Amino acid sequence: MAASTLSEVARLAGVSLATASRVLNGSSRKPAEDIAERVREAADKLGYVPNAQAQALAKSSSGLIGLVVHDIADPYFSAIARGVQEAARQQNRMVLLASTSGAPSDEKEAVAAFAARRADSIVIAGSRSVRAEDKQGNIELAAELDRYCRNGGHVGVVGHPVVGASITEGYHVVKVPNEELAAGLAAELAATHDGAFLIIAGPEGLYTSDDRVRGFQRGLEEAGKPAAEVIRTGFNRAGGYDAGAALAERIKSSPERLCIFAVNDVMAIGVTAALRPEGVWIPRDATIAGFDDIETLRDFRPALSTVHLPLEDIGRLAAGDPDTPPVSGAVKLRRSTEIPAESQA
Amino acid sequence: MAASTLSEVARLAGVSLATASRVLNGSSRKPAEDIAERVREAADKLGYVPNAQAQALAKSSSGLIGLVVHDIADPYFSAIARGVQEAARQQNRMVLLASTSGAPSDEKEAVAAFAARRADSIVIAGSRSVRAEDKQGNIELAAELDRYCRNGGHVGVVGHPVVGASITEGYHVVKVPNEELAAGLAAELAATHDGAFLIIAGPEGLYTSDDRVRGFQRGLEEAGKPAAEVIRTGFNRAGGYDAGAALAERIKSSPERLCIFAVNDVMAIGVTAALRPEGVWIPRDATIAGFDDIETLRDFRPALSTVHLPLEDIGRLAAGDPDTPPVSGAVKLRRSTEIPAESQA
DNA sequence: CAATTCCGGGAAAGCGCTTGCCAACCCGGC
DNA sequence: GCCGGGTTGGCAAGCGCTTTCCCGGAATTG
Repeated sequence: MAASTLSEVARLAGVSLATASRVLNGSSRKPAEDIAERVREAADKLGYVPNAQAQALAKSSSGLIGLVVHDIADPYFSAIARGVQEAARQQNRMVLLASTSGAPSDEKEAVAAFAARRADSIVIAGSRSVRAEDKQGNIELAAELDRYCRNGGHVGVVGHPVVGASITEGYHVVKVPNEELAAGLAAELAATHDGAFLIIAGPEGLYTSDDRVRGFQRGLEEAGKPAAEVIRTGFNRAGGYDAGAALAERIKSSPERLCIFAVNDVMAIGVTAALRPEGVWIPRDATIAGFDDIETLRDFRPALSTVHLPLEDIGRLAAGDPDTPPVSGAVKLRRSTEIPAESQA
Repeated sequence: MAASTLSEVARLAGVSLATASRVLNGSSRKPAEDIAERVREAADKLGYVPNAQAQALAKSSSGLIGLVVHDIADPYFSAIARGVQEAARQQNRMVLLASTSGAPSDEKEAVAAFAARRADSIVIAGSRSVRAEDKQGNIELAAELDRYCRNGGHVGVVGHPVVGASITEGYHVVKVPNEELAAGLAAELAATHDGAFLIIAGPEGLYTSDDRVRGFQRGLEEAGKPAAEVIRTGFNRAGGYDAGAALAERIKSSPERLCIFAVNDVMAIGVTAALRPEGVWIPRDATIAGFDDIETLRDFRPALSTVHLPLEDIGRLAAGDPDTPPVSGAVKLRRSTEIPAESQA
């Protein structure tokens, strides 16, 4: 990667390095127009491309924003990524991407790499966890982030603060009202559903999952319903699928319709997918709701009830866009929780 | 972003800058173990994080790989992105992301930005176009890429070469046998479908779309079928939706079942989605096939016939992973093109 | 034991750019 | 005609790191 340099441009234009720099790379001091023109011509002729690394080094600001996601191909994360990307574009920055499959120790690596690249800010999406196996990783991640912040970095986290992080300076959490929204969902579902409720959750210790479970239970309680049974499984489609497969028999043999709440949409999709080949139909044999309102749902049948989250805005907020409104979700009841007419009577 | 520097570490450890560098940032010369240990301790105590920018500047190699996609939230692109990301991880690099919504002039901006950051290589995903309105943008993009390559950069393009690019050095095209695969799909569909065929394509001039149309027509011809009518629309879900909406009446009033080939999966999904509220059922009233086999299809009903493409591998290949096998697709016939039994007789 | 390698640490020259500071110059006003 | 003030270019000192080259001492050899 050897390209022509500023000093070559300066020489060709017959000016000093300083002048060339001032002309080409925005400075408060604007050289005279005739000189500027000469410099621009020279740059053009040489095909000069400024070396952003060198600029970053000299100005100590890289114009980079780091994004940590569990899996970029997951619609939840790619929606957030889109938001971050847009915010970055507006701020004239570039996005550095890291997929970590969710392990805090990998996230720590990613943060360290971003810090090494002197990213101006770092966005961490993906649920925080207090699970025992993540303990060590969390400590390291928190330490890495603290160091990064102490050195002047900004970090935006989606949902919950990183476990153990102690710095507040430069640390920004995009709050997602998971609990309230889940409670709201429970309330609306409780209004029409008479039977039992079942929650399919992620592993205990995952904040996002736990918050939604808690909220849903609270909503049920407030509606005067008994608490729902909770099944724990993976926080992704595969987890939902497994849970669904395990549930099919039970649903078929029970006379009462079950209302299932999967703590996120991909899990709800997994559940539904596992139920289908078993002959369990939604909403005929059971009703189901998810959470997130990922774009994929638009074309999923039966239309899935869920809680809408403005994922792109969340990304934008986490990336520090000031013009984005705060996060507000909304319950969306759709076909998957509509009790069929014949049995309502 | 001021962190502690290598020279601080060196001073604390009581060694020279050179030695510290050799200890901490992999060099061929390994200092003695006791000294190394001292340096490592000092680095640890100071929380030293090497400045990758400075390293890049000194070694002139940034460890960055730039990825240009139309839309990171599109499942096609996010699958490729995942592949690129994995390859990058293996090569110990980081991914720089740019979403451009498909305009060559934006892509040019992105490439320039990557070049400025001295990315070691650039991956461009997303169909190339020869449409008139993209002419100027294409020229500029090609010029930018040529310059980048001439300066020693590597570029990997998915599908077709960038229009007008003249450099071959460092220029790497991941070939996708769109035409052959589309022909294969046509052959398989022609074997069971008796009625007319219809192609829902992207705008004329989009290589990927054009290749698939050509291949499909050839397949039909080889099977002794008349050529299919071609409808042009947007190369995304919305385009498919529009086409589907426009088609509904016609399908309902025609006695003969139509076989629709949408040139990519999201378009096929769009078509299906538009048809559904009109009461047109797939495959009862018409059959439909897509192309790409995006992950979303797994949960789309009716199961969509398509052509499987190893999208992650494509990403990996474009990112220069040598261990990835060459691209080979496969026709996947599923429910959406199964002629219902009662009418087969 | 002297002559010759070998080895590992350090000094210093960059990598390409920004920017504080200085000197030169122009202008108008007295 | 001289001086103050305002511009405008250029010089040079970094930004944090790698790497070449040099040099002293230890190890090797005849």
